Amino acid sequence: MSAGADRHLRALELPVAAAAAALVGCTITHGECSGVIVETEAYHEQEPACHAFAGLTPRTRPLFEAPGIAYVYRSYGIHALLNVVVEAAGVGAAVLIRALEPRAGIHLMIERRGRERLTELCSGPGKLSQALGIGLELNATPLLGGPIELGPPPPGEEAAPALVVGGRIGITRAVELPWRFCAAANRNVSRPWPPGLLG
DNA sequence: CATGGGATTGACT
DNA sequence: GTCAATCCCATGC
Repeated sequence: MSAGADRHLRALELPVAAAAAALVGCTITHGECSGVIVETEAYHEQEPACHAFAGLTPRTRPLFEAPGIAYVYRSYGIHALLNVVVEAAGVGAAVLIRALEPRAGIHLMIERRGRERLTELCSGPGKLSQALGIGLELNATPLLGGPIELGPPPPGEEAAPALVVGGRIGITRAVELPWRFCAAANRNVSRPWPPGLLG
C-alpha cells in the first residue's frame, strides 16, 4: 500500500480543523460520479457558526455521532450541503465539503447541473451535491461502505497538496477562525482568486 | 402555532 | 454590484 492511500481514514481520527485540511485531495464518490476534494471548511460545536452550537436537536443529531458518516442538510430552502462528521461520538463537529474537481461521471454531472463547463459542475457546496445526486435522504449514512464513499487520493496523487487557508465563507459568526482550506490555485474552488493574487 | 434566518446559487442592473 | 427563490428547523409566544 502506497503512502497516503489511507489519508481519508487518518483524517477521520483528527480534530476537525486538521481533518478538514487532510481531506483536501481525497475523493468523494456517489454512483458513477466522483471528484477530488479541493475545498473544505471545519465546524465545531464550541464555535457559534456550527449547527451543533445549538446543542443536540433532531437536526444536529448526526453531528454528534461517531466519525465517518454524512451530515446533509438543506440550505436556503434549496441546496443540500454535504459534511463529513468527525471527532468522537458525543462531540458535534464536521467538515463541510465545499468544492470538488470532477473526475468521473462528468456526463451525468453535466446533465444534472444543466451546465457544461467543468468548473461550474462542483465549484460550490450546493453545486457538488446537485452534480453527484446527493440529497437529504443520504443524511446520516456511512461514508465508508455507504451510498456516498469517502476515498483516498487517486493513484499517483497521494502527496498532500499545497493549501490556501483563510476564514470561512457565507457565515456571520466566528468569521475570524482560519478554518477554510483550499487546494492552491485549483480552478474548481467555490470562489477563485483573481489572477496573480496567489503570487 | 407563527416567525425568522440561513455553511447558496443564478439571474439581473 | 443587487436580489429573489424556497423550506427546514430552532426559537418564542
